[in-house]
Amino acid sequence: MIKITLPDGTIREYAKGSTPMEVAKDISEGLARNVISAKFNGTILETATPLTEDGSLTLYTWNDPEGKKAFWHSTSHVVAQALEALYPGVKLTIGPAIDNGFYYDVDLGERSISEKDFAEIEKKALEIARGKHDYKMRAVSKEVALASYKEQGNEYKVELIENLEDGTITFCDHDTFTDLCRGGHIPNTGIIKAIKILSVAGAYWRGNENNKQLTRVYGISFPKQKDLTEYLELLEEAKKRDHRKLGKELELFTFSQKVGPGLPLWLPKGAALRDRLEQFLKKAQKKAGYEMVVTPHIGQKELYVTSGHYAKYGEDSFQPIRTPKEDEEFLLKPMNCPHHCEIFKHRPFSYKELPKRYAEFGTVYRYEQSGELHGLTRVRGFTQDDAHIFCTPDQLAEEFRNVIDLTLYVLGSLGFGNFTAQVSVRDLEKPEKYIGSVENWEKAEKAIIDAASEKGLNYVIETGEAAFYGPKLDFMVKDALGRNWQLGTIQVDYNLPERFDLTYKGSDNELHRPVMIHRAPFGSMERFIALLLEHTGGNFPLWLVPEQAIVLPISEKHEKYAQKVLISLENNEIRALVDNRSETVGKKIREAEMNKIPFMLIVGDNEEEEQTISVRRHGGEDLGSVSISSFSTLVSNEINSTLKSF
RNA sequence: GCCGAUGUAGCUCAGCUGGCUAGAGCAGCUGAUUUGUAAUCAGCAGGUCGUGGGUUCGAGUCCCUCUAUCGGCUCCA
Repeated sequence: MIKITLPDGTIREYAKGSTPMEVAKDISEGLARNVISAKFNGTILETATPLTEDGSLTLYTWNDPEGKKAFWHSTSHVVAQALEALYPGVKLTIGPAIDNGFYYDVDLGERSISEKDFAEIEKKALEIARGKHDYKMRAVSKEVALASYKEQGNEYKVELIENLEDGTITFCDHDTFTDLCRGGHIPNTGIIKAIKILSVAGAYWRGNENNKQLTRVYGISFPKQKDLTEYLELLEEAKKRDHRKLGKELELFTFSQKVGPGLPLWLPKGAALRDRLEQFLKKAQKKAGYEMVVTPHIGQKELYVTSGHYAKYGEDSFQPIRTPKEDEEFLLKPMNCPHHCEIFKHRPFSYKELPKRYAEFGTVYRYEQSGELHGLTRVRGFTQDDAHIFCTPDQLAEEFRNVIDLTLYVLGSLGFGNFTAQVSVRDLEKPEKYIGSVENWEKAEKAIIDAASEKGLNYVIETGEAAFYGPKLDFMVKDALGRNWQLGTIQVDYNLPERFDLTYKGSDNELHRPVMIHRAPFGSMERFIALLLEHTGGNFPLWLVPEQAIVLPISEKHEKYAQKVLISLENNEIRALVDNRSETVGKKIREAEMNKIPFMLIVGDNEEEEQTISVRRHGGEDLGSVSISSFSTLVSNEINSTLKSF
């Protein structure tokens, strides 16, 4: 007998060799019908795998993320089988589950597939799934595994197997299909009722651009056809929140082919919104002891040679601008730090004067590869809400914590509750990627992790994601389609102070090296506004929205009163406008709704007589007739409830 | 940069297998209407069909180049 511990802590005894499915049946028939995957002592396994020792068992259904993973990964096998059937000679590589579905990377040789082929692949895969084939794991010796794939001429699987240890290699069989696989499948293919191929893309073998580019087939699958329909509807809904669409509709920003790709043009409403965000942060930064500075958009090449950026990125940047007579070289600034370092150098500082916190909304230019550009989230010219803190090593931890507080304040004020924090550290195996001493890196990494822990951030550590000059703490937010984007960032830098030979006079009358912190709570104005658009669906917080209210006179004869209302609103610092076109109220309301204006103020005979306004909220709620002063109280109360001071 | 897709009026789209002056709705302009909580009516104007080349008697439609955009990959100071 073996002892099985269930998630609720109960321990049950089963015969040695019992399977998770048998345990499920023992618990309840209903669970047994729905269980599709299991985890035993930390390892994901199939529901038919015999358990041979004591341990803790978790059973997963479709409703668990682990269950979905098993479901999607299992589907990738079926799709791979379909691809083999449709495209003989195709070489399979890897086919994992992802957050929303799965993909399979294949080498199609000379062939390519496109959207036109999706229906055929889906049909074939579903046909296979309907065969209700069991997924069966089988241990294989390294020798046999290698021989099998060498015979097929699949160099990718051979490479994968060569990196595996003998004795740990398993194949998974279903129907006539076999794949190298470490496990984690659903019981049989029959559970897969709906399969959708979503897209194809090029993807380099093992993620290295020097390797061959494979074809990545993305797909998703569901246990019910209805789930697929719902998922596709969800995708349609997400498209409505796309910041590129909303930005155009709300007239916030645009792009021009003449100006150039990745160079956003801010329209009046967008520019005003940006300015409100900047003022909001400036106010908080002032309280936090920052000082604003202004630096030019270009700098001599020498500046970047000193900073080390030229050696690292010179070739992949916008190329130097040359002066016509002297042939001097200037670069568009790709970041503000070197300029701020020079500001710190403008005179000697005593330790008593530190930290110095220089802030600037600095516009920078980076040559992003053409295929990388994406709306406002990845652009070639953008404005960072940048600041550089120069402090003593003793002050670092506290400064870092203060910056975390400021960042949390910013994210909280704008309703970003669902961020994830990511600590990016070195890849110890690739020291050549980084500049700076090992001791400094260790100190900086520790400072970040300690501060993140102290602030109670729920963070993950990503190895190899650090900037070349130092480790960082990033705040990541998901867009409408669930893609992660980095917004706020805090980075420790021991390197630039060294390169710029920055010093301060310590209490011992000796010169010391300050530590530098780069930080940007928004990240960049462009990306932040993009994510804010996708999160709010264009319904910005009242303090930020371009127009807070629109006055809608019922007919021409109410225009005068409407103007009077507008002036009162403006006197109460409410951003409003009047729609005095010769249109029906219905139409004016419709357009105000589409423009996502929070309040519609209808004025007609009744209102004029009683000196009130009829307030309709965006979305349709009728707040009735109120005086302008009580409306303005309503507005300011709402603003004060969402916008706390730092 | 790489793989795949797309590009028709300011916006959203139609234009079948190549064939008469390229269509619609919204937005715009003009006029009528004076409106009570998501579209009043009529008229007018607006397009070198992303760019350049090719095939053809004939190209928005087929082929190629470039370009921009979209979905990924690599990258992201």
